[in-house]
Amino acid sequence: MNNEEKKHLEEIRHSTAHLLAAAVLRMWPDTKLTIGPAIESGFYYDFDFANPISESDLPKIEKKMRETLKDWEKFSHREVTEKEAKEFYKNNPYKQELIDEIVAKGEPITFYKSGRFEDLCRGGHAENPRDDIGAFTLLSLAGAYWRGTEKNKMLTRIYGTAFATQKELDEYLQLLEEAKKRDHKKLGRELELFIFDETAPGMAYWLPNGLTLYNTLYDFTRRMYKKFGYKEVATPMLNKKELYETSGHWEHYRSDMFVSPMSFLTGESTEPLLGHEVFGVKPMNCPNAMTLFKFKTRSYHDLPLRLAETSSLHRFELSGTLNGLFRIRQFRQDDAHIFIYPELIQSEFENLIMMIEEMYEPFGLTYTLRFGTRPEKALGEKKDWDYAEKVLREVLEKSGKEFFEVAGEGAFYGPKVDILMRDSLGREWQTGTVQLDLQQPKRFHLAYIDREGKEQMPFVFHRAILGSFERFLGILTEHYAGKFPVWLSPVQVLILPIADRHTAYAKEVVDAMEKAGIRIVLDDRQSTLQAKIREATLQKVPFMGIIGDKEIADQAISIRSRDGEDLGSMNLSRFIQKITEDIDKKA
RNA sequence: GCCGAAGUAACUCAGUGGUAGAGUAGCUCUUUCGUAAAGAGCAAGUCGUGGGUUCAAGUCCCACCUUCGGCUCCA
Repeated sequence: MNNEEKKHLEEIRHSTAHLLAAAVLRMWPDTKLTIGPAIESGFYYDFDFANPISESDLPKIEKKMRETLKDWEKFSHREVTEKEAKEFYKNNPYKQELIDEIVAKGEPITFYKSGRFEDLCRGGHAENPRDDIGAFTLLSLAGAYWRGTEKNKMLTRIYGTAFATQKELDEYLQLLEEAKKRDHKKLGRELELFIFDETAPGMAYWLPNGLTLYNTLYDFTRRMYKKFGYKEVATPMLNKKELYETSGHWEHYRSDMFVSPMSFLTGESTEPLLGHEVFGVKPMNCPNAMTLFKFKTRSYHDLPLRLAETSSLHRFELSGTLNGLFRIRQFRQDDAHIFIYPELIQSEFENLIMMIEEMYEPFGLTYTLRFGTRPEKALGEKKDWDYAEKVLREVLEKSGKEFFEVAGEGAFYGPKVDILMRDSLGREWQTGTVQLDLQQPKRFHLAYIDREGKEQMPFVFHRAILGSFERFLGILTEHYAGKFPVWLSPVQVLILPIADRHTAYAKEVVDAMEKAGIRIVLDDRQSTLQAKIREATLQKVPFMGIIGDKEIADQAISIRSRDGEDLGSMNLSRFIQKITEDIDKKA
């Protein structure tokens, strides 16, 4: 789609949002209108309804929209004064607020009208809505805070989408259906990777297949640790609150933590009791990493010191934000802390960019980098920030990687670079992150001895490349639609003997392949070959090895892929060689 | 947390006030089979939990739990 078409589509959608508002107003005249923009996949409009509506009202609204559209030949607009505008919206505090903002910015106030419906608007509509809006539909109902702030009133948001033609709309809806089939929560159950249960909201139970995936990914990161000079450590999960007071988490992050006074045992109170120790389950590894750094006197010879840690972390995420493996309360990260002196920022960050490249390459995933700089509430000296930001920006630019900079989106302790990825529905999730911390070392009084024998404070890179294994596996599951490449597949080969007399040889094959380190399973249940093939295909096992009279006579196996491809008869050692090569090159 | 939707057998779902159902999976038996579903039978549910209304509740009402879609792409 070129820019011209993109603009036209946006105009169609923006116009349809107006149409939605017009229909709603005709059905419920005392509804207060707020805003209704075009968005990437359609449009929405936020309303303050006098009486709540429900999803079952959407078809009725849609019908009213179609009726209304008949009178919408074109859009006209006029500029009005602040007074006129405020008079027009005299009972609508939301529009009043918007008008105030427009006035404050010194921009003209414009009203756009089509049919009998007029709305405060900046413009950008289809010229002939009746003809241009080819096809539209309402999709869902949701709550949304006015201006996205929890303290404000919750409005009712109606989502919809529109296209120039019915065909495009149908295609889009088809795409949504397809995306649902890739949903990692659905595949997670079907492929027996993981489940969720009421006993532990927001925490996954990993099943054998899923844990195999998890551990395979972990093994992969461990090989990378080795290659890039990391040492792996493990630190306590439950720490006294004093640790978090030092790190600042007790003040800034406590509401996101699982905290346990002794009432952990009695269940009597969630407030700390006098005379009892108070503990918090760690939401991140940093405070423990800082503690670990201090266990002995460090020299500049020790830096960069790269300590990796994969312990379980717990964060008390708001219940409404939980989402399968994407937002979860218990997870592990390929986390590490790298202790450096300032001169090492550049080389270490270059190192990290290389590591990101190397770790994402095998998956063929596309990601974007977001560079967040000094936020308003930042701790520390501006000159340290400026220096750190400059070095990071230069490395990013030199790397040739695409990135976008968001001013003020850094962590409060330092600038950061996040890796963003999309799920099958196009929603964006952060996976990896690299954060340069200029503050924690200070809070923990970290020091190393420099060349002159003087104590100096180190800087720290906090970083996770894949991010949480949970979220990354969710992304991978949707990316591959469950058809994991051989090296990741929980079961790489399924051996299918045709009749009972073939199982003895089948077992020999399984033994030999197991010795070669291949994840292989024998399906010797009493069932037809067709049924076994069907099941293995649905389980998305990469290779099926069929064994019957012919194979025994030839001392071979017949290989069929999960895509139904017949790879012919192969002798055992050749097949082992082929699959080992696949695994090695991460196919 | 807030708004909306959903929760019925292990899974996917039907069931709008009057005896809890289907398909798949499971178990038993029969079948020993050549590239996406062999056949028969059996078993399986405090209808998310707790209250309430009613002669009678999966179904109506209230509270809670869990899950899903949303909660600044900004006139």
